Amino acid sequence: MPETPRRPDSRYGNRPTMKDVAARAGVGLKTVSRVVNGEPGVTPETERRVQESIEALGFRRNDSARVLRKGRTASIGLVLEDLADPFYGALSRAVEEVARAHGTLLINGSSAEDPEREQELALALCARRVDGLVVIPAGDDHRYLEPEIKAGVATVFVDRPAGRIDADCVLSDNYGGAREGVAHLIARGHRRIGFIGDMPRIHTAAERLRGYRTAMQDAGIPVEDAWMSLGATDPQRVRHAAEEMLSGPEPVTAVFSGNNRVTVTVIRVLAERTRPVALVAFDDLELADLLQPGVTVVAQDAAALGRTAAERLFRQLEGGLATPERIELPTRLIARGSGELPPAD
Amino acid sequence: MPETPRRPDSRYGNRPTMKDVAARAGVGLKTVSRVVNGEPGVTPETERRVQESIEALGFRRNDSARVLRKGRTASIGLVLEDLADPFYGALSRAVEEVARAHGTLLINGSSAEDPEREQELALALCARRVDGLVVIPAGDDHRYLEPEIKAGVATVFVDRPAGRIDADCVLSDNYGGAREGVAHLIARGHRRIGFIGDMPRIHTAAERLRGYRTAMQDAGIPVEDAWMSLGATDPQRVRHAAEEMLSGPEPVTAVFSGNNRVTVTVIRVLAERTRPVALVAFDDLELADLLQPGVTVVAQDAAALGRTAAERLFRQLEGGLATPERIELPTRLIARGSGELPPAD
DNA sequence: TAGAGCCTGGACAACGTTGTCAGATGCAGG
DNA sequence: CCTGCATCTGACAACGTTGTCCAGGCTCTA
Repeated sequence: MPETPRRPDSRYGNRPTMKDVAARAGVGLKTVSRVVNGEPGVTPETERRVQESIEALGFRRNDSARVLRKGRTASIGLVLEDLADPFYGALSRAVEEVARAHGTLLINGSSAEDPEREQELALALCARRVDGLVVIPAGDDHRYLEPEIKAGVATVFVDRPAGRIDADCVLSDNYGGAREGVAHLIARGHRRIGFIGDMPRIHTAAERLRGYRTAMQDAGIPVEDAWMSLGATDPQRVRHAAEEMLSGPEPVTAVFSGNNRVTVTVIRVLAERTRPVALVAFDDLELADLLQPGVTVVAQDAAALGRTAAERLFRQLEGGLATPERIELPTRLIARGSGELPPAD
Repeated sequence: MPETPRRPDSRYGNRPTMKDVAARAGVGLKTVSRVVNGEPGVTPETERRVQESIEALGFRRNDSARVLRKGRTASIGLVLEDLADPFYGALSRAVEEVARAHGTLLINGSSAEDPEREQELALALCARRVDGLVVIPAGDDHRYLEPEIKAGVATVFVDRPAGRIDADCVLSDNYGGAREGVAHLIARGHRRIGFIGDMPRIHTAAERLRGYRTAMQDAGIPVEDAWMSLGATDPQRVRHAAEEMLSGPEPVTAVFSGNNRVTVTVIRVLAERTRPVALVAFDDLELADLLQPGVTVVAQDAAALGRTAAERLFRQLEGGLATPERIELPTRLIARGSGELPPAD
């Protein structure tokens, strides 16, 4: 009994393969591969025929197969919190540029600040065999990445450190920046200074809070609980917190805002008040200099964070790195007016 | 003479494969595949053994091989201009959410407004066999995508239409929005109205300019060349253009700004002047309502653009679409003060 | 206890590419 | 004309996965 011919499985809308190109050009499969990859050892005449055949068929090399064979994908992954946030947008773009310079594609995904989604994304990227991974952690336990790292996936954490594993990370000096910003307010004579930040389980938020506390302590000012708000950064909660600490018999005369999302809400609340309240904000904002008064900020350099992390990643891939390191980038205080207002008791 | 054993080619840092997992669990290869993919037909006991083996070895399925076999990558590509621009960040995020709902990964790349780079990126994504492509065009000739589309890559253009090919596209009503914005100024009594926009080779810029011209014409106001600036959107050029049209014996009393990059510079220039000048800007800005005066804008909905495009893409993939369509989303005029200033001659 | 039918598990080919290696061809020198 | 060498070319296996198909063991019924 003759073999029944197998029906081919579904293919990518029936795209031509090297085999098809070879058949049309009347050459061997490997010769096409050589032409496509610019390898030497092909007569100009043969090459011409192959090129013509490629054009005619609209052939495009299937990188999945290539990857399978070669073991390198020439792609890296970036897990961040939310691409719609300009801070992460700038960071992502910086990583992309470094990747591009290394002939590498960047795949990024948003975790939406959800640890589970972070893990899901990171592992999906590993399953696609990205060569490396830049992670802006949402969760605080990254042991799930251990097998991947051991298997050779270069990994760098940015903005927040890795949890429970030893890995490269690139951070801003959150503690130092916040401390400097609060000290700036104290130097202008403020004593009752509010702090509105994100949930302290987030490393950056915790560090900034620590900077606030230290600055206050350095100045010998006991901090009252009513001055601090630590929680989600949705407008409603922030608004409520701000209004709370601005009212009562002993309201704060200045506010330190823990991140850009908090800041936009705080600015709105302050704009509704008549009594001037000083403000220093962590993270810079577009147009911050054009508000009345201009917003004094502790700026971090998102692009530098991304660039540094990506460069470190490629150094890992080139095999030139010994032990994980923690790199901290400085922040910069930019005085624009809001942070220089005197206390108005 | 005995066969010399082949040395294995380089592999991904020697990751375990299904074969390894099968060997350790004492089962067949296909059984592991079944467990990994949750296919039926495996005894609980066998499944347990396999799971244990997977854990122990730190196995992760190789999606490249899977893709090769299955023909679908469960990923789509997004070619945009610059992720660091909040407008595109929001758009990208919206596309990502739709993709995620379809179990699909999003790969995005920045063209930096360079047509060649756009093409390079789009084709690189096709080589990775993305199932679909969302493109925010930088160039104006997309015939290079024809073979891909014919081969089954679903394609949707956003923000700007495709050039020289027939394809789905999702746009904002740039013409109508600009026209409405300029008419808004005319209704407040302005006649000398400046327009500062991007290079007219960019579709959105051309359409907005057309809206400006139409609104002026509708009001019977002849437009003078000195009122229009069409070119790159770097701060220096924009600043120069703005200062130019604000000085001289017959300066403009209002400015229509063609996009968000232009707007930030125009605001700066206006803030330096004492004579109030009205402003309506295309694209919304964070904090635009907190400036003095608040900035009146013609807002487009980046998220809606992205969402609509992505949904259309998946409809294409499900095969439910007949002919390419051009979808236009409305813009929204938001009056905040700057656009309601009367002319100050 | 035999036969039918179901369930589980495994052997094998195929996806499209690249690395290896050996065969074919051409040319110069003896 | 043959040999040796360099240059081109193609056959073949392998990458890790999944689809197909069949074998073997089990239960159930007559």
